[in-house]
Amino acid sequence: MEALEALRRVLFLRDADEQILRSLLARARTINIGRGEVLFLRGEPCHGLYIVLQGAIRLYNSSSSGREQVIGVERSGSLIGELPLFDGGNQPYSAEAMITSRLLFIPREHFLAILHAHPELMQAALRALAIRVRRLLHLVEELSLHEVPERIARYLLTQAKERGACFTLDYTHAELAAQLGTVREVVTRTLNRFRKAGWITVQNGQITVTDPEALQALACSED
Amino acid sequence: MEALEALRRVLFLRDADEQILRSLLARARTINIGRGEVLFLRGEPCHGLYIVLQGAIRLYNSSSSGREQVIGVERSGSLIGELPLFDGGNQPYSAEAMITSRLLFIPREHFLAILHAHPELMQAALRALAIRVRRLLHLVEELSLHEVPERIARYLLTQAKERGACFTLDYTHAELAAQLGTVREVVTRTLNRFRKAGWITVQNGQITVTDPEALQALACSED
DNA sequence: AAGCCCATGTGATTTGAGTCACCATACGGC
DNA sequence: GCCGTATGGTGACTCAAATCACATGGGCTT
Repeated sequence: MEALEALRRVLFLRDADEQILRSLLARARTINIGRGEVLFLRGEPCHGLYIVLQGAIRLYNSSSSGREQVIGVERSGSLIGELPLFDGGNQPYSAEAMITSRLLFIPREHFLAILHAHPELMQAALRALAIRVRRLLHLVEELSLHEVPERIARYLLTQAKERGACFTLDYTHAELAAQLGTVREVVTRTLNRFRKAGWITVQNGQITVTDPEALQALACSED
Repeated sequence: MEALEALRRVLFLRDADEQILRSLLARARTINIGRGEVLFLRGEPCHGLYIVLQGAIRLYNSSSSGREQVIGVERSGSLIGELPLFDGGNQPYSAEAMITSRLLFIPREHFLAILHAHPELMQAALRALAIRVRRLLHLVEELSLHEVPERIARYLLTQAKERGACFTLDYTHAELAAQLGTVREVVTRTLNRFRKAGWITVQNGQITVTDPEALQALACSED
């Protein structure tokens, strides 16, 4: 069954025994959602937990002037919207599908009951939350201490490290801008600047990092 | 005993029974630290958990160019440096005393043992971490979606709400700037702008918010 | 094939806010 | 009482990056 395998890929369920996974699934239901559709909005109460089976879900906040800051993009194996389950608040951000996606939904009470019945799960949840804190700390640091070209250079280097020197840029320039805390034009310009400098090559969405040292130098310097 | 009372004030220990608190204290030791002294630096491994008894501890990251971003200021009743205990990583930020402070230190293994022995503590820890995530989300939003004058207006309004229309500005302009992601001069100028506009009055460190509506309007508008 | 939407490319312009330089005042120590 | 350091105040300047305004081009629909 697809759902069971998917649960195995969830970071904080990886070591859980099958019994627990099956009981989690007992009341889970599958949700299909198309590009641009909203899963939930900031401020809504939380009825349960989502687990991404396929696709990409964008977590974001927006300002009154329409600008958006992406908190994270969650893909297969990620939990979404779990925060309110732990502290009883509302959703702290909105969630929207970037591409057609499939998710598993586990009702709030069902999940909490299982969590409380299995302390080892709680420990895993703590670890998962701690990692989330680290990701946010990284974002704060990027936004407040590093200039835009640095952020873009670092993004390219991270991708190259994880997926090889040649990778597909999964996002449009506008989408990437929202993640890095800037605007579309600046992303376009900066990527072209890197290309003209001979640090990367671009062809139909494929980026190849040809001079990681140069990018690294820019990413760290900040003068 | 001072330490025991202090533990009661810790958010995530509030509901714990005395037995647990006493066993936590069994291996705790007290640390005194003067203004400007460093508790730990980013990247260091974590030997245990700190609980603030008195004073103010600044959690921050700095860029290579010397600019600092404050993640939070922890006062009496706050945990510090607990993140690595949950995910096994290193300290994600540095910690330094802003004023003379006293802390309780609980060794890593001791704390973890007690945590694992008391699942209800883990649940409380989850709630505490979730709240931390929310604070970070708020910081990201401020940095990326709101301009500096808005951030300052919002800061003043928050203080006024928590402590009354008249309150002492506990920080120097430079310290406040590091918390709000800007620089000293901008804080000075903006506060004086508010003062000249008749929205606040300032006298020797005391700020009185005289026109909250005006501040509110600025805080929300964003253009 | 025509038309349209979406993404990208790029110049010109504006502007928020960081930097620099300097002064005034307050405060604590000697 | 004097001096040095820390803090606040302010003008002038610089600059990164956001905004505005179009142009180009691919791909999908009808």
